[in-house]
Amino acid sequence: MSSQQSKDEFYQLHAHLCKALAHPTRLLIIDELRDGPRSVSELVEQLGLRQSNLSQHLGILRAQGLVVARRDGQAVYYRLRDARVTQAFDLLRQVLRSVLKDGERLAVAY
Amino acid sequence: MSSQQSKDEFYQLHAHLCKALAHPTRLLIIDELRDGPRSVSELVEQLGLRQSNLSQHLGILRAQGLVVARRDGQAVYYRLRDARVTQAFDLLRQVLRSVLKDGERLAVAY
DNA sequence: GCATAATATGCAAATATCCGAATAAGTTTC
DNA sequence: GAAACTTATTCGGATATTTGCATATTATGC
Repeated sequence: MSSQQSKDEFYQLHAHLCKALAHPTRLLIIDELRDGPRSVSELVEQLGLRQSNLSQHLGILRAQGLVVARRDGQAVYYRLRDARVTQAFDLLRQVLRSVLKDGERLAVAY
Repeated sequence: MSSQQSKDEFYQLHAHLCKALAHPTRLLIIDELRDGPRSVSELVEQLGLRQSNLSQHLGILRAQGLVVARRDGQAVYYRLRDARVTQAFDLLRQVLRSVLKDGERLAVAY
């Protein structure tokens, strides 16, 4: 009974999680947060992004539970919520290197 | 010199890889292929999709090197290319369960 | 309270993605 | 080689994402 309905829903959520990872800027953010929490302004400086753009990307990561925000004074510090995210990140990076090595031409577009 | 240019490019490729995973149907396909290679028509039947739609999704997975196609007679069999993809898949699934358990309300939209 | 600093959000335009329908392309059988 | 079968591609419209700008929100210091 839990079957089709909630199964599809779970794939949907899983896809949303992947979607949150599917942007170069958000991958950069995650990579930056590996070394520890960062405030928004630190990230702005280190990544060289517009504040509003960064904030929107952080919002997406937050909405999917990938990062956690903690307010400290006027700064908001973000950290990774779950180490498994970076594990998955690294696995996919390995896959990517392997695919590139095999000389398969990846479509950069689409 | 290799630095910024190719570094950004790599994040771009990584994002493309994630994007290929960021759709419920494609996650379903990957999950189905865990149990071994499947022909397109088998997948059509098992997943209940339009043939053209499935073929498009398979094309995206193929373009990113996530699956490999092998022709056998008139059928084309697809298989997963790298076990690490399913490892990453499973890690993210664990993260998702953990996030859900923590009662954070995930935005289904966006 | 008011000015300042740090983050977040709303909006609109440009771009990308998704799907079904129609059609093309490759394989087998006769 | 024509018919049947399996898979891939093209096209157009609907939907979703990304971005910068302007503006709100929240916290601090005076």
